[in-house]
Amino acid sequence: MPRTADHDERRDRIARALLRVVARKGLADTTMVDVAEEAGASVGMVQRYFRSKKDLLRFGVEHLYRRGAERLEGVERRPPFRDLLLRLAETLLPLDEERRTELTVWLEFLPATVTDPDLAGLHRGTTRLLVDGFADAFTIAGQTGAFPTENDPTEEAVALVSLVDGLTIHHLLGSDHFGADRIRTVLCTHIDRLLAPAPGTTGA
Amino acid sequence: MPRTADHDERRDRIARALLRVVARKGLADTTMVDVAEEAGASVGMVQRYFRSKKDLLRFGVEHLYRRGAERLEGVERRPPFRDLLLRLAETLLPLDEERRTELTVWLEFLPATVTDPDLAGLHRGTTRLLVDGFADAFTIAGQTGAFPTENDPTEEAVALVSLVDGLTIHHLLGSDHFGADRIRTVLCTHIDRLLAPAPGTTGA
DNA sequence: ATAAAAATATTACGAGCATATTTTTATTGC
DNA sequence: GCAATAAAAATATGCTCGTAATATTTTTAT
Repeated sequence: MPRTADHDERRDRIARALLRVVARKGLADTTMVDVAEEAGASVGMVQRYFRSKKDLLRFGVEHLYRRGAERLEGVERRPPFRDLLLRLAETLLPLDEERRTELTVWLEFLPATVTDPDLAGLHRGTTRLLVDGFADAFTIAGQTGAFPTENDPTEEAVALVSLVDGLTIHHLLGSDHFGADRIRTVLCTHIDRLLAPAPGTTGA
Repeated sequence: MPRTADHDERRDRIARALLRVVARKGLADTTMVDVAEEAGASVGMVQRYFRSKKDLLRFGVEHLYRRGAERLEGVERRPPFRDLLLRLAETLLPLDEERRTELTVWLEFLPATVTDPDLAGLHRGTTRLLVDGFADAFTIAGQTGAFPTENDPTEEAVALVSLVDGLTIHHLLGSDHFGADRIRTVLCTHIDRLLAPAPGTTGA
């Protein structure tokens, strides 16, 4: 009988190698040979696990989103709501080397997401989950008074996600004014403002 | 003397053709032949005006940022400040076909901006101008009471630009919850909130 | 021990592309 | 009208990369 290998482990190893190469060289300059070398494997082996380059890329993106979801799930669900919200949102920012790498790769894949229907679906699904997740959290927080009822949960979720992603992109591109401290402060201010009751409203 | 051609006009024609092709097929699938065909020219002619593909791409990006700047300059400078700010910010959103095309191309170029130093410089310079422009506007508005003095002008500018770009990207990627109406509303809410004095502050 | 089958490695091919080179065409001064 | 020369088009070249085809190694059941 034939020999056996841990397929899932191999696929993951290759996917992680892909992400490292893309983070280093950019998606446009990433070749199958690069990925194979980075994974310490041959091109043939990469081909064995991924029928085509497109397959490999799709799996890589899935891996990426999975990692993001894991990180979000790992956040402590401890009140007060304001701090919890801040922890969740900060999780999405490139504030350490690992997230920086992953989000750089995410940025590399964004344009492909416009063209490729599979990637588009993946992106939309993930974004939807994220926005709905925040919106649900806002709705629940509204019942305990931690979120002003005059605000629309979905709108606020859209705003928060957009702000975070905008900050992320500019930070990654190295724009002036978008240093790590600054983007944290901006996020903080935004959250405090959206949780504060509107001026003309009584706090009770 | 030999025959002569309007070089600037030609360069612009080619650049515009490039942007149309990139918007349609994506940067990764855009070839010199594509651009030449779109411009109604031969590859040789494109080569005459742009020594290499990289040159062409850089010029295209410059063209892009120039168009954005022109649009901003074309905005009516009429008070009240809140409406002016809204008009300026909306100018950056992909709310019609032309801006949609241009911003799609901008998105296509974002990853290249990470790698290519020239493009990075261009991006940083433009972003800096934009953020400083908004910050200056906030500072001036602060003197007339239209902008709460307890807010930091630069921070607010960073937040506004990030929010706009985040909304733009998600809208272009066709995410649910990021329709045209929604992103306008979200922008509106953000502006109203940042211009409103903080709860614990007297309006005077 | 060995045969069979699976996993992995190597090599080869061909498409597509940017760019260099050559050829043709058009225009202007004399 | 005829060189002279710039502009544009056509063609040629060489390289990179994805993929397919082939070869080699490794494992295990008999």
